[in-house]
Parts: sequence; structure tokens; C-alpha cells
Amino acid sequence: MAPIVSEEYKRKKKIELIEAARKVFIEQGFVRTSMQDIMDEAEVSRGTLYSYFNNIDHTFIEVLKYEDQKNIDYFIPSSEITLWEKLKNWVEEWQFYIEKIDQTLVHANTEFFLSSDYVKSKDDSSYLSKRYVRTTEAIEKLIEEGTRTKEFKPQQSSRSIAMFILSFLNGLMLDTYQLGDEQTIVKDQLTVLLYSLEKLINPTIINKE
Amino acid sequence: MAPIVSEEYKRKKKIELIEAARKVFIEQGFVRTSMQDIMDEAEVSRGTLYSYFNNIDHTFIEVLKYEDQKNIDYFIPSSEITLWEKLKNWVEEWQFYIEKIDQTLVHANTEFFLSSDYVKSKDDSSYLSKRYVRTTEAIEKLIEEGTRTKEFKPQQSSRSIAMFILSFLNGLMLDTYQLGDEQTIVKDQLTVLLYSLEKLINPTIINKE
DNA sequence: CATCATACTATACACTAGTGTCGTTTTTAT
DNA sequence: ATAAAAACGACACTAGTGTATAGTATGATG
Repeated sequence: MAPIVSEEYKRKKKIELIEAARKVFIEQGFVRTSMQDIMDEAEVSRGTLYSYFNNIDHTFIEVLKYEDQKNIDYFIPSSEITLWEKLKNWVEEWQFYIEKIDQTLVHANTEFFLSSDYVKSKDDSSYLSKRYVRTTEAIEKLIEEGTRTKEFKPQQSSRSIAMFILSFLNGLMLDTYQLGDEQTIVKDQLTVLLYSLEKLINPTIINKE
Repeated sequence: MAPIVSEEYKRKKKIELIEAARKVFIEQGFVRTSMQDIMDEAEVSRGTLYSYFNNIDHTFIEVLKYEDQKNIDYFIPSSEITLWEKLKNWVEEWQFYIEKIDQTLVHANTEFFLSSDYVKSKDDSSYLSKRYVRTTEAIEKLIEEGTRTKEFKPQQSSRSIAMFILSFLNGLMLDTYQLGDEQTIVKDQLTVLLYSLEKLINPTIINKE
């Protein structure tokens, strides 16, 4: 099906391939996945796959970009609830995310950034770095906003609190992936985080519970 | 150098090989390391290396065991200082450990437990699981001891506090490995942890600062 | 001192699993 | 009908694995 084909066609085909790749990466991780596996999943030939992606690293990056694009920014919509509620909700949502960790790219992602040839430079421009910074900044801004509106009284710099949260969540995520959620008691740990945050940012709690 | 050789000799030779392997794993991680690399580093032939280890997974496990054996248990020596001081010191020591992360097996270790064929079962008997449990239990016991002696008044279960600490440290460690310590401001994050811990376990602080 | 068991070397080998390329075939818009 | 290009799949190549062989060096033993 293809002569002087539309850009639209190629775009759709590419997304089809990316989704197949995504599925395989979620199932097998990055290291164990070969181009052949993706061909099998997508039911295309070697030549076709290589006409869309140069190599496995490139393929993975495309999957990542696709994934990022789908993700809504948690913190953008400023609604009626307090910032503390917003933060709390966000933290609590992690429980569900982590429970479904087998259906995410966490495993592949960690492997990729540890093992891929593509990732060498730890400089600021790396994709990984950008993602990290983007997330911390979102949290940081929320805390700063809360400080401005007198809702929060942070006891440590908002930047280090933001990074603290992210480090913890990253660790919890990976530990849970490796050990299973029976072992890591995700919910309890998140409760501890929330307690800590309460003390760290000292919100003027409009008690809703 | 070797006829009807002593057990002692073989033991030493094995350690020699393990140390060579360790060096390579630290430099290259697990995934990128081949048996050939270890042969080159240890300056032994293919046959020799394979007479000590069956394959690369086996080799890595031996390195891990060797490493564990060297590690002292942080919490065993009960000295003059308060438990809070002890915990604080332990947390602060992580700064130096994380700063030298390139000289540790963290990278190889994470890769191994994500990627190796050897690791399939996530059951309680797995090596990874044991290590995890061992560390959390050590922290947990310290908190419980402190509770018994009225030094601490934990605001959450000692178990979930212990796991919280470990998740955070694991996350900080891996993020710092991947992004560099300029980005993750290790010291600040550890300060945040200490602040949180103070609120979490509520120690009767015998102020030393 | 001669000898013999054996740790070790060095290299060849058969095998596996992947890579990226490229000439050929198929498809379909015009 | 035709030509552009999408899709195919054989191919040459690379990098590793684990085994096997013949030969060398060495130290304990009679």
C-alpha cells in the first residue's frame, strides 16, 4: 500500500511502530529487546523498521518522546482546591502509578539510561537531565507559589524539597519494581512522605479530613 | 606457578580474579562487560577464567558476595553517642559515599538486577530482597531501640520510616549516578531528610550544635 | 634429581544472536 | 500501464559465548 504516499500515512505508520516498540519495551525492558522483537510485534520486515528508525537507541528515544507528549502536566491546571491539596493528590496518585509499574516504561527507562551507548554525557542538554529538571521545577514552583500566597512556610529551600520528593519517588518506584509492592508497602511510605511534607512546608491546613 | 596446589593458593587466585572483575564492573557496568574484558584486566587466559567461574552472571554474583563480606554493619557498634547522633552520622556518611559513586558497584548492581538472566524470581529468597530487608531491619531496630529508651517518639511506624529512608537514599544514589552531583545537590537533600527525620521520630534532642 | 600432577596459556572452534545494508518484489495513485 | 516508493528478506558482518585441545611451567614427592 504505498506510492508517493502522504505524510499522513507515514506519520500514522510511525506511530504504529512506536506503539509496537513501546509494548515490547514494557514487556522486556531495554537491554533484552532487539529490533527483531519489534519487527515481530509490529509485523513488519527488517527493511521497513530500519526505514523509520536507525537503531534500537533511536527507536527507544522516539518511544520516550511519544510517551512524554502524551503526559499531561500535573500542575498546570490551577483549580479551586488549595495547593496543599493539589500536592497531596499528586503524591497519592503515585500509589496507583506504582501499583501498575509493570505496565510502564520504568524498567526499560532505567536500563536505557544506565546501559545505552546513546547516553554518555551527563551534561545539562541530555534528555534525561531535561526530564528531571522539568519535574523538579514543576514541584518547586508549586511550593514557591504556596509560599507567595502564605499557604506554605517552607523550612528548607523549595528546590531541595522538590528534589527530595523526586529522589524518594524514584527510589520507591525502582525498589517496588524490583521487589514487588508487598515488600515495599508503597502506601505507608507515601504516608510518611506526606507527613514529612507537612512538616517541611508547614501548610496552613484548611482541614478537609 | 602451580602443581598440586594448595587450597590457599586457589582461594587467593580466585580473590585476584574477583578483584579484577570488580574493577571492570565498576568501570563499565554489568551489561557492557564481557568475560574477555575480565581476562584482559586479570591477565589470565580464557581457560583459567572459566575454570573459576561458569559465566558472567556467576562472576558478578561472586563479586557481590565478596563486596558484602567486606561491608561492616553500620549499626552494630553501640557506642557512647545517642541513637539520634548515630542515625545522623549514618545519614551524613552517605554524602561521601554518593560523591564517590563512580567508584562503586551501584551502576553494575542496578543493571544486573534489572537485566541479568540470573534474576527472574522476585520472591523473598532472592539476593536483592535479602539485602533490602537486612538494611531496613537495621534502621527499624535502631528506631525501635530509641523508642524503648524514650529517646524517640516516632510519628509513623518504624518500619515505614525505615523504608522511607532507604527508598530516598536509593533514589538519590541512582539519580546522582545518572545526572552528576552538581545537579542533585546531595548535601541539601540529605539536610531535608534529616529535618524530616527529626519531625518523624521526634528525638529528645540533646543539642550538640 | 627426575618425575609427574596440574594450574595455566594460547588459540581454535562451533555456535548464537544480534546488527545494518541492499537488491528485489509488491503495491497503488495517477 | 507505469513509476515511485513501501515493504521484504537474504546477506555479510560483528561480538560475544562456552568448550576443547596441545603445549608449558612449576613445585611436591619419591
